[in-house]
Amino acid sequence: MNKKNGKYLSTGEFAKLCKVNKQTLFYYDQIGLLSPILKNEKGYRYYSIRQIELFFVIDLLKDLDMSLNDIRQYMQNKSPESYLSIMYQKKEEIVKKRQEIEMKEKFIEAQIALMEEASHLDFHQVTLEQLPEATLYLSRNIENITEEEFVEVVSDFINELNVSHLDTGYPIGVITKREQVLKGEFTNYSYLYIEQPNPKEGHPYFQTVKGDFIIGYHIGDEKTIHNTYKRLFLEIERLYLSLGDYVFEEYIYDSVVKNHKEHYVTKIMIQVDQK
Amino acid sequence: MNKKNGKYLSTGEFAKLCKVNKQTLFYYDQIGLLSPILKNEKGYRYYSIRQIELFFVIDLLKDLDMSLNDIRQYMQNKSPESYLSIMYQKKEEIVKKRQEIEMKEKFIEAQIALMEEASHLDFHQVTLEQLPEATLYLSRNIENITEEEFVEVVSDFINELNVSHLDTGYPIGVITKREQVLKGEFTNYSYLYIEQPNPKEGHPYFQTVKGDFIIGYHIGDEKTIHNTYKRLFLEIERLYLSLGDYVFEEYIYDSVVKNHKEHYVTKIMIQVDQK
DNA sequence: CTTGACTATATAGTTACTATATACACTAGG
DNA sequence: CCTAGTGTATATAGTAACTATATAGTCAAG
Repeated sequence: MNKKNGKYLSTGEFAKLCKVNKQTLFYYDQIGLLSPILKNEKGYRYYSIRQIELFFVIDLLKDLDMSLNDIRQYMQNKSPESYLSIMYQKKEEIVKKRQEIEMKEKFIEAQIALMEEASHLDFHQVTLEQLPEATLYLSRNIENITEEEFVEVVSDFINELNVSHLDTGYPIGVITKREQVLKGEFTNYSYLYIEQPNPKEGHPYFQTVKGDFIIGYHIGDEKTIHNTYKRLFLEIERLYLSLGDYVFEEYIYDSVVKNHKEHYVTKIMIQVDQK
Repeated sequence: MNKKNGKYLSTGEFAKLCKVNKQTLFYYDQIGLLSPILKNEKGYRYYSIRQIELFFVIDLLKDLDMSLNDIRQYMQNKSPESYLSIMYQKKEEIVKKRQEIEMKEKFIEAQIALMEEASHLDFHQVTLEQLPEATLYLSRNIENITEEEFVEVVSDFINELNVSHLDTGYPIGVITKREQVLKGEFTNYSYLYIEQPNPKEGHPYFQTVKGDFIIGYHIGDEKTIHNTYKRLFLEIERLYLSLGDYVFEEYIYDSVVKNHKEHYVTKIMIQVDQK
């Protein structure tokens, strides 16, 4: 290895042990964060095997978003007390981090499930289905609202999803009432909603629904959605059904997976009653 | 808000909704990652509320270590298929990430417990205690080893802790055999060990111990540890006990919390038998 | 018609690396 | 002993993803 018997590790060896780039250790030495315990007359660095523990702690704190500068501050003035207080603080932070990761994991799982499901759908098929109960988180009412107000409601809704961790990865949908649909005002929505597969206690504004639905898909911009509604109404007539209280719309494919509006796909679920 | 009726959000408004710096949105526009759907003649940016979904996905992917460049690649050529395949890949990655976070959380908890315990100790007290069974992960034997070999064993040990996720936050200790202790070779250790409070299946090299121990603390460099051993031997004699098979040493305070070797604290646990 | 809050661009600075260029050191084989 | 190959060092420049600063134009409210 080197002539200074095997007690010490060269920068390369120590880097391998720490699983980092050698340059990173040069850098840490340079900024005075972690220096080898000895440098020989040729300038060669030698690390003690014990320094790995310090590196571990540095790496941990760095991972938990502590800047190298702050870590150095601590390292220059260590104490069991300050270490303990840092650990308490980082414990809080890591709990939050874990929860966020868990949320994101759920989000990804939901996205996968939705996309897999979508890939097996025939968007030209119109079906009659009985949908089970579901818990929805609703926005404020948005009937006959100005676009200014609409933006504000959506903003508030999205903020609420964030702060209350309600963004489950399920699409944000819209509810239109029978009343508007009859008037042909297909985009005069009443509420935004997002499904909550595992509803939490202590949240108001939830509402369950259940019943028979005519389900079809609209391909393209929402501006032409009336055509699809017409098709669905024909099907309702053909089956001797009547329009129910609510219509639900959800994007299946939107700007997240398609480049052009003409390729967006909206799922339309029209509640129906037996005549 | 602005004359282009309320349908759009200014950069500042959109930034607030996204919970990022306004500059970040300029930057995203500049690199062609996320551009407002319209810019007026004065150069003012206007975002659609729907763009928040795209921002969410960008933010998620970024959090999961995808570079902005790669995200842009995807955004310029979206498809349900590639989105799905990214999600599958990110799902794998996030599971790993969660597991690592969980490990780190356990590590921090262990460090807090150890530091809290240490803060209540009187390092000048020598006690006789019965220690419960414990599962230890041991290194290779390190008796009469050269320093070169020692470094290699420790490196291997640490690598094994990493790859097998055995670093519980408990200190790495050393075991010395009665034989060496009797010869006064207090630093001729036989094994390194780390306690495993929740031992995993499928790992060899584990060993449980249980019994009576004389426990004392050495303050300072290990070079002077023989003085503390002397004190402990006196206590063993005073209590009419005899030296058992093993001695365990663990750092209580080391380079992680103390700046100088003279302030390091080593816990010494000498196994004893009734005479 | 001015004030204050917003918008824009351009440019420089930041953090924590990471890569590159150049030169010196050490080890093993012929 | 020389040489090739691998290691080490320093110095410098480049990178990603912001972040801050300076300067200037815009706009609505009083």
